[in-house]
Amino acid sequence: MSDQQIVRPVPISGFPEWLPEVRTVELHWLDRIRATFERYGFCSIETPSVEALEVLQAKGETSQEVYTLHRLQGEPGDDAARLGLHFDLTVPFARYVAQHFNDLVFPFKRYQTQRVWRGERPQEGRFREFTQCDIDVINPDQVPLHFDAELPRIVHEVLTSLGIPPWTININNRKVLQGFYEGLGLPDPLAVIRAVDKLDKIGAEGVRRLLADDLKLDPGQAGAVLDLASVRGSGTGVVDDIAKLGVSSPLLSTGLDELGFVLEELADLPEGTVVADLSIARGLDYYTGTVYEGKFTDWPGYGSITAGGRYADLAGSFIRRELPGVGLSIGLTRIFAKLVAEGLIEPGAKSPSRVLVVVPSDDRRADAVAAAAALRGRGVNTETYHQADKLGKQIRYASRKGIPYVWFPPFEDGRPHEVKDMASGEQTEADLMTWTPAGA
RNA sequence: GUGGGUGUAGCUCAGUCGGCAGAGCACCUGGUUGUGGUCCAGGGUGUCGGGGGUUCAAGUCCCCUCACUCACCCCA
Repeated sequence: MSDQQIVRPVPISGFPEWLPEVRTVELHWLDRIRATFERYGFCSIETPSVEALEVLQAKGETSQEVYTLHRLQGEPGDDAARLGLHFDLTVPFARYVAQHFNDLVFPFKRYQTQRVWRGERPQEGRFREFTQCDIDVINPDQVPLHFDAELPRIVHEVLTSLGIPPWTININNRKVLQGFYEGLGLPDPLAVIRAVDKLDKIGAEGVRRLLADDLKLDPGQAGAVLDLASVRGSGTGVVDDIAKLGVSSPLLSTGLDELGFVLEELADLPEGTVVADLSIARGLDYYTGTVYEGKFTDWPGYGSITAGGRYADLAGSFIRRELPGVGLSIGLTRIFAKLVAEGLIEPGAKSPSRVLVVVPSDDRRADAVAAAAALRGRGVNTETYHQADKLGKQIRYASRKGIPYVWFPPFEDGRPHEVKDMASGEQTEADLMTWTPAGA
C-alpha cells in the first residue's frame, strides 16, 4: 500500500455514474418507463452495443462521432476498425427488423432502453455515454398516421409518471415545411429547414440574415419563412393560421392534413404539454413527416429531452422492402442528470435492506444468520451485520445505510427477539414468523 | 474538431511578495464492552494533475503535456 503507485480516480468526462441512493431512483424510473410502454402493447428488444461500421454508416453521414472497437493487441494489418458502438437505437433497430423480417409480426411495435455512445465534446446535458428509451413502430409499405399521435401520447404518459418539472413536446411536420418552401419557390428546402432550426439559438433576425445572405432569399420569402416558423398552438387552429399565410402546394396540403389529424387526436391532453410548433425541424435528414422535440419549460437552453419523428424508409439500406416507421426517444440520462444537478432528485435508501440483523457475539452469530434467513424466507430484504462489533457500531451502520429496522436476536437463551424502528427509536419484542416491516 | 477557463485532502475551496501544506464538511478513534443521529476530546488521510525549466528555495514564475470545464458544431 505504501509506495504502491495508485491510479487517481478521476471521473471520465461525459460518462455519468450515480451513488446507490440515486441509482435506486433511476431504477424506479426505468420500471415506470417500461411499465408504460408495455401498457400500450410494445414489446422489448435488446441489440448488441456494437454494430458493423457499415451498418452504423448506412443512414446519414459519418458526422456522428462513432466510437470504434479494436483489440489492444490487434493483428498487424487488421487495424481497420470494422465495429463501432451504436450512437442511437434507431439504426440498430432498422438492422434488426431487416434481419428478422420473416419472424416479426407487423406492424412491429417495440421499445428499447439501452446505453448509446457518442464521441462528442461533453457539456451540460450532453454525454458521451447515455441511456435512451426508444419506442418505434415499423411496418412494410405504410404506417397508419394514428401512430404519429399514439407515440407522443405514450411519452406524455411516461414523462407525467416521472413527476419531472414542466415540459412541452413540440410537434411539427416536415411536409408542411417543405411544401411551404416549395410553394414559395425556394430551391433548397432542406437548407432552409436547417437555418430555421437555429431559431432558438440565434433569434429571428439571425435566421433572417442567414436566409438572405447564405441562401439568397428575397425579403418577402424570408419573411414568409419566419411567419411560418412563428406559428404555434395546440389546437387544429394551427392549420388555419398556416393557411392564412397564403402559400400553397400539394405537399403542403398533405402535411397540413397530417398535422391536423395528429393534433386532433391529441386534443384531450393537458393544455401546453403537446403543442404544434412550426419552428422545430430536427436536423436529421431522414425524417419525412411528423417530427417531435420535447424540452423542459424552465430550461429552454438545455437540450431536448425527447425527440423523434416519422421516416419514409429506415431499413431500406438493409432489405429490399420499403419499411417506413415512426419513433420517439426519451433522453433518460439527460433528464435524470439535470434533476440530479438541480437537487430535485430525492435520494432513496443507500441499501435495499429493510432489516439489519445484529450479531450479539461471535458465539451467537448462528442465531443472527438463522433470523435473517427466516425474514428473507418471508420476502423481507435482510442483511446480517458482518462481525460482532460493539452494538453502537452495528446500529450506526444501519442508520447510515438508511436501513429502517434493526433486528436483535436473543442475547441470552430464553429471551425474545426484538426489533428496533430506527425512525422512532422504539424497540419492541417481535416474532420472527409474523413480524412484517411497515409498508410491506 | 475550433476557441476560452480551471486543476491543492474523499468533497467544496483558501493559500499574500517565491520562504514549514491549510479550513469547513466527510472520515477514523475514544468518551459509551446491550443501542445510531446530538454533544465533547483527539486524529490529516496530500506524487499541490504530470514532465521539464528558472531559483539558495516553486502550490506560487516560465514552457510542454494531460485531464476537467464552458461556448461553437451537433444532438437524447
